[in-house]
Amino acid sequence: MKKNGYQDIKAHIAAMIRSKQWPPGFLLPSEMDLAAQFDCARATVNRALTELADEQIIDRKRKAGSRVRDGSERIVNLKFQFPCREVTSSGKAHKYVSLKREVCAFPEALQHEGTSERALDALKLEGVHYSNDQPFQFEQTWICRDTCAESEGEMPDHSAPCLRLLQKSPYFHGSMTISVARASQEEARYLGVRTGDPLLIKDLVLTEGHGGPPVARMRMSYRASYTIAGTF
Amino acid sequence: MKKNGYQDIKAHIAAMIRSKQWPPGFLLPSEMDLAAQFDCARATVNRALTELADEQIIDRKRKAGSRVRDGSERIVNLKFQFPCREVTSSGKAHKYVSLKREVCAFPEALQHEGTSERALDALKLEGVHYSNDQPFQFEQTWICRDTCAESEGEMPDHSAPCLRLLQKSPYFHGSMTISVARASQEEARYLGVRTGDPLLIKDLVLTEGHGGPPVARMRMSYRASYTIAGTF
DNA sequence: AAGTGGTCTAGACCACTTA
DNA sequence: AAGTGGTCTAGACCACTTA
Repeated sequence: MKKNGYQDIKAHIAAMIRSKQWPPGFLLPSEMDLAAQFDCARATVNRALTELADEQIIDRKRKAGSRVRDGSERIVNLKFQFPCREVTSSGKAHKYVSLKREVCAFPEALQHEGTSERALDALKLEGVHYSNDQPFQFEQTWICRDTCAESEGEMPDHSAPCLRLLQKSPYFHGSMTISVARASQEEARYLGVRTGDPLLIKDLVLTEGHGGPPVARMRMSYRASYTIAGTF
Repeated sequence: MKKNGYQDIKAHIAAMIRSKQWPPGFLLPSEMDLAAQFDCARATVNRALTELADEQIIDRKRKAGSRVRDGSERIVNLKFQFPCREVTSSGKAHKYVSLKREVCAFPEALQHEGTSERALDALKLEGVHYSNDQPFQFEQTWICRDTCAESEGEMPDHSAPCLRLLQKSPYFHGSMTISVARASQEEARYLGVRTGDPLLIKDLVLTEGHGGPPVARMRMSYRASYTIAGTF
């Protein structure tokens, strides 16, 4: 008989849950009981259950125990490439052309709630990304001058703000909104479409850690033929 | 002096990396050395490093050791609610109206590569979701009859296929594509827009586990005012 | 008050990878 | 051949939560 590793235990418990033998709400045996059942140390069961909790399959609470979670409440975890990486990682030639550079207020709607009432200063950069000389992405970036040291000097015009930000603080967190909008005159010109044509928009706010103060906001526009693909 | 728990160690190492004192490519001390430095057991260091690896901050390999990862290669992990849950969880009244129900081939482009050459049978369901009596989402669902037992009988017309699928196998995996399309006559009629108006499209394929055979495909259309919001 | 999970320890064995 | 991380063990202490 094979040894019961934490992955076997995890798989076994996941199977009980998937098959509804342990339905949503079901109270799992305690770690001690499971350790006895699987003939292993409690730490081994603990690791299996901790991972199942990370995967939103069970809920765990001291004294109350571990319960099968209602699967319909699960949060989807969509994995995909960071916007600016898509071109180069598909083997295509990437080029960025800077269009504008100015100091302005950090976009209001997205200011962090905890910040002071005065408007935050931002460095705004606009540019277009090309994939094999085809316009691919129109990018507007606001870099918050209060939270991001990099503001003026170190920003060469030929490298994309999104990639520089990524280099600078690669362990980012933040929020993202995906929507549809009609092309402004400017967007239409640079993306090679007509004014009013539908575009796909990604709007990200990068923060210091989860829910921290904003570091930057990036608004990226794509032609309607663009798609976001990911797995979950 | 405070005890060094795995979270302290993890935070300390993350800080070294974020501050670039340990730059991308840097070889971390071995678990044994770190355990000595932090005056703790190797298992404690191991847990800290394992989590940092899960978060794509370091790469670990036996014998080669742990290295700081190039942050610009990180995969974004966007968390958001499952499509059909959005209405009810925002407190609005949800209603589903079934429109069509037929047997057809499982959509070709999305058939799994490992499956046989013959076309897969599917039960196709079409319907509209309402949020407070406003049309909200037009849904087309193909349920694969080879992999999903639930096909004909148990599908009452009044409950949404996406929610039933979620109830039935809540521990889903799969892939999703987000795109922009122009409304067909049918979509326009049911969503209350004009033919040719831009829509946001979510196209998901649910599979058995990661990369397994397809269980279902769902294509969801939304008016242009709809947005997808998530955090990462 | 009692039972649960969260975490740590000191040791062990081993698979894997490189030198 | 040697060093690394992956995993397990048997025990421990304790924070948290409920009954």
